[in-house]
Amino acid sequence: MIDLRLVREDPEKVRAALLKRGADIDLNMLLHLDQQRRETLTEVEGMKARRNQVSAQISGLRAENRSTDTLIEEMKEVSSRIKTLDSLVVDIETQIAAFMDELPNIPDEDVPPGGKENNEIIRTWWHKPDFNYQILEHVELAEKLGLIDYERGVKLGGANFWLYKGEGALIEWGLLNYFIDSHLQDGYEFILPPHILRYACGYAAGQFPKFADDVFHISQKDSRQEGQFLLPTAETALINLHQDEILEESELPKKYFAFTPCYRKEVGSYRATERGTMRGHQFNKVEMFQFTTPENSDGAHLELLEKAEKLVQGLGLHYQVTKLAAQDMSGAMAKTYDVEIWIPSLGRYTEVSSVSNARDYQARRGKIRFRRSENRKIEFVHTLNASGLATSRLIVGLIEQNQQSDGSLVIPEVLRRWVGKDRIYPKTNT
RNA sequence: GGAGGGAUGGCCGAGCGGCCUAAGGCGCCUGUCUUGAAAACAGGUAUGGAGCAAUCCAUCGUGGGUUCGAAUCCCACUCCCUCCGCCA
Repeated sequence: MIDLRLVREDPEKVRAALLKRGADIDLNMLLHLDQQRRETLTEVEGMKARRNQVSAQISGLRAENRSTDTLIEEMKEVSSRIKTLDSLVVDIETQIAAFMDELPNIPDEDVPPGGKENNEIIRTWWHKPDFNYQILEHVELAEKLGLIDYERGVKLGGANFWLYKGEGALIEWGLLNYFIDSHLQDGYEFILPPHILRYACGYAAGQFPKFADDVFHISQKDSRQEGQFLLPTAETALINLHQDEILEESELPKKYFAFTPCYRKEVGSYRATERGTMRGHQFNKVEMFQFTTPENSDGAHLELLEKAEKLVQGLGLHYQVTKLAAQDMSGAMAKTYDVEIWIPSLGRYTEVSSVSNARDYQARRGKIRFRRSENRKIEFVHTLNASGLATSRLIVGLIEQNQQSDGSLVIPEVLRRWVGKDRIYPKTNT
């Protein structure tokens, strides 16, 4: 949620910022509603003040046994008028909320306008692996090495599911542990949250109402607003840790990370370009999260990016960092960097971490505030999140970049203590 | 799944339909006293909104209702606790 005051004070600036996201939004209706709301409030509050006053008067007159009939008659009318105006205010506020709920965040100044094609490559780490033999792509490799069983995954869960087995499961488990160790070392607090969340969690994260259809709802209740759903990312849980709380400035920044599977509907077909574990209904991810003061969120953003990169570097994989253009970012975010690893078989990079600063957009929706030590004033916190990391795409890059000419796979140094070996050879039977 | 109890400010806890503008306590902040601290005493300590401001309005789990007037009465819902049953 952006600040309504910002719209009120400088609608052109807001409109221009949202234009970067490709949405030309007419704010006049909103401004009109806002105006109307304040006018109505002024009127109805005056009447309420009068009513409160007269109520006290009536009790005084009663005590003296004097007549209150005319006052009561007057108040009957005032009360009924208040009722009408109150419901008018509710109606206006519902309309304002519906509008504001849909407005995406304002992109930062330095975020390029437009879509994907305007994403900026910030830097590239290491170089593309040089294969002087015919390489295999990840689906075939994973099957030959006996790491992932796509067919049996589908047998269990249906389309767009897979399962890790044997050494594949060990690699997966090793990756998660490698991430967890790294975050613990950096002083982040480990959270294992519920995987089933309430509607309000999705709202605060900025995923609802717009993307309510993209998650798995588990409740039988008709009203989506009371139902529960499977989390699409641990971010949805972590943002709500401090929902409706007022933190002390001295507690900030709060640094968390969580491990959860992520459950997503992923409606639409991507199969042609995204085979194997590139996109599924369930994948594992470790998520980092920070609550900071506004002045410290840029620093935190860079810290998170650095942490995500460090993880990929530790695995020795070639990657690039891009700054997303406005239209390519999630609606809740003001600025996002993607860490993208090189997928040799596709000849392109794919996202393994999205590192985002939501500024106060999510905090407003979740009412997450803090109190300044200096003057006790209350402000919204800034929230930031970053994958650290998602395994399902990382593993694609990992097995493709580390494949050898004999069809074997070299296990990155940092994973060997979990996998128990430094190299995996193709299985004769799968 | 069954039965019962509860939800009030940062926390505990009182609260006859009308000085509730929410008692009292704890905690916290400030001041007096003190070399300093403790103690004692005095004062202050919620959130959101409207307004240039004075000030006003709203909020006692949530939503509705009764009433001139609701923390208080009525209805529905949500959440929490206790006990019983069932079960990983």
